Amino acid sequence: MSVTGHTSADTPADQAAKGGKSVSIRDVAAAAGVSYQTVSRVINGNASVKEATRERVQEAIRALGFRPNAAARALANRDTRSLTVVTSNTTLYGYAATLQGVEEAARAAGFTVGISVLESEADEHVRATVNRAADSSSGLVVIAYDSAGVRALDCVPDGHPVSAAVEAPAGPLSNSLPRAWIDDAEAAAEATRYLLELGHPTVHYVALPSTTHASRRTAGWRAALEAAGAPVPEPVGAGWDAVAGYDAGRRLAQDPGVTAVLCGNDDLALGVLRAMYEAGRPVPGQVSVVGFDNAPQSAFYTPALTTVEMDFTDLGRACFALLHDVLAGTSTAAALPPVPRPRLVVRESADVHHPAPTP
Amino acid sequence: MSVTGHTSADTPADQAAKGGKSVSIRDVAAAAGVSYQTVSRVINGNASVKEATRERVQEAIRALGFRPNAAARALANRDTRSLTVVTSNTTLYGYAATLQGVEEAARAAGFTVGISVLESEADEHVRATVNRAADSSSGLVVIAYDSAGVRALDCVPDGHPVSAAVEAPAGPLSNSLPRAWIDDAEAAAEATRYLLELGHPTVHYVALPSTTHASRRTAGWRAALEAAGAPVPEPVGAGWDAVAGYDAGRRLAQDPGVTAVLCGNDDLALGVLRAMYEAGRPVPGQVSVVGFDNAPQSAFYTPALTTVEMDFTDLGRACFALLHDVLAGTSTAAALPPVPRPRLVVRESADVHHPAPTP
DNA sequence: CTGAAAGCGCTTACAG
DNA sequence: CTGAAAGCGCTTACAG
Repeated sequence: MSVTGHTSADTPADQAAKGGKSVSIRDVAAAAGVSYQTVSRVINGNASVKEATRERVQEAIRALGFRPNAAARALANRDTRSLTVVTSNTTLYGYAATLQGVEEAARAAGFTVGISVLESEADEHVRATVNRAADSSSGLVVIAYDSAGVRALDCVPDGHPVSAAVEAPAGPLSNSLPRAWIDDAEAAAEATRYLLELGHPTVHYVALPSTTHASRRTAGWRAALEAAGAPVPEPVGAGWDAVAGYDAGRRLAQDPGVTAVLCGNDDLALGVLRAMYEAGRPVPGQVSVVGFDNAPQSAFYTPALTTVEMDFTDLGRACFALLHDVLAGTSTAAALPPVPRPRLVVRESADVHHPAPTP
Repeated sequence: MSVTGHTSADTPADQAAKGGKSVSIRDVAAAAGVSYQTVSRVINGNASVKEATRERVQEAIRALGFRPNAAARALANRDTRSLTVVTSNTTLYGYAATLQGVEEAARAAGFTVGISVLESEADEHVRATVNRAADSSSGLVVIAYDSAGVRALDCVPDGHPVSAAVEAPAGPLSNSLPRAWIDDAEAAAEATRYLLELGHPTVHYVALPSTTHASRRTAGWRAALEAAGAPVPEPVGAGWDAVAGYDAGRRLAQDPGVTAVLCGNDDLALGVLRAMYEAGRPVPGQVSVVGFDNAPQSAFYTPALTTVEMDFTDLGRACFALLHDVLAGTSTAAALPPVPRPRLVVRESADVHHPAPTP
């Protein structure tokens, strides 16, 4: 990695010298021969300004390179039209995609978006982070897929505008803030049934750390198993990434009874795929694996991953919509965008069960 | 996906009623029996405040739940201690990791970080996006790995504090803004030599879209080939993701002469892996593949990907340091953090060349 | 259609 | 160690 300084022609000193106190509304007014209030009007697209003077002002703005000061504006308006998303991760697919959805919707609505990451779930850290985030923007969107996020939600100053992306609607959320989630219980059940119909005696489950004691996804998996009269193995708890999936996969690989495994996300599934490969248990020949999320890489794994597609980007957009409503005071849960159901994407990693696996 | 509104107890109306005009410095002053200037002093940790009154004020702050108004502060201070990173993507590994590095360093320094994504490289859109970003924070960090980013860099208002993460130091950047990059020329050469030493007659190259006519990475690859007297095939231009790698891989798979391919990033390599698999050209049996980046999943692919590790997070940190320097007026390119060189991580996807491939 | 006033919530010198 | 003044750059009523 290499680095380069900037040329001496651009030092802050020069900058200060160049712009002086930087051009303000009054400078523009002077240049255009009007009062500064009029300048404010044209900036804000106020209708009642004569066309001729509007043009003169606009010309002065261009000539002087005037740019409105956001802080002053925010102060006078009592509003910054900004939000910050609080999240414990920006790198995992589900988080990144949610963030992207929030950003996209926010930008479209003229909102500025900040990001504030939770580095640990230590109470003090979470509280400080949330407070700083709350202070620097008009609203918060917290991604509460994990316990740091859930804790952040609990720290939001009372009455501060906020919405959240959560794992499931129920659970330890003491208050009922506006929140959105993907209803994945049915999808988990569908994936489980799919595996069962392939002839597998049961389906093992590699779980994401859950923020609730009863994740809907886990519930869907369990329900499908019970409905089919299949045994319900203990879910194996894992983390979020391929390393965690790999560890879980190694344990599972030792049990000849596991022939089908459903994973909490695609990274976990990738780790399981690798562990099975190393253990000499070919997928899908001997064991079937199904993921969750449908991350962009999943289609290119070998075997290509059968997985449940989750539209996190849309979830992010919904979170923005929710926040926007509370900001506007029009919090109508009724008038919300359609809710895309997750769907099973069948590829190569799951196949019919062979009762007597070829050695 | 499901959504829920907030309880009626939390409407903005209630909020307004509750806080009134929200508690200000004057309310605290009144409660503590001091002037509001004194409150300002304790907020800012000004030393010259008697311990007793400091405590009284702090108590009042706590009791009233006072939170300083960031906009007012920014206005009075002429500084927001904030930055926004301008990027065309938050989802690709290199971008996400860079963003993470910027965020981490910024947060540690008490900066607020915004994010502003470039949705297209259309001039007008880029300019508007950059302007809004510039207006809403005291500095910009632009991730200029692609042409949208490079264009954004060109749009930064003259004299506005900015730093950039770039592909390579030279190129179409007309001005010389502070920027950081990963010096990958030598790493590309090393990876190429590695493949050559494995006995491959030459190394094909699946390139990222480059922002410069002479990417350092491409140059390193070419130099290694030339130094070894190996033929230099035309690089195959691709995009950024696995889909693009897959397309490139399909083309390459048809040419029996390609036995080794170096890819611009790991997603590209994944696509190539898949294309080779589908074409019946086993990796690394018949063709060797090496990636770039060392994304967290690479170690779990089958075959595990041999790749060049790039520390984007550190790059992001360096970008923040650079911006911080220009903001502070102490732009000393000399006093910069150590520059971690990328290194080759050998795994399974590259192996010795078998002159007569087993059918 | 356009000015003059007051104020958004804070900070920075300046007195005392 | 602590007040009183002035001002940061804008917007919002209020006159005219």
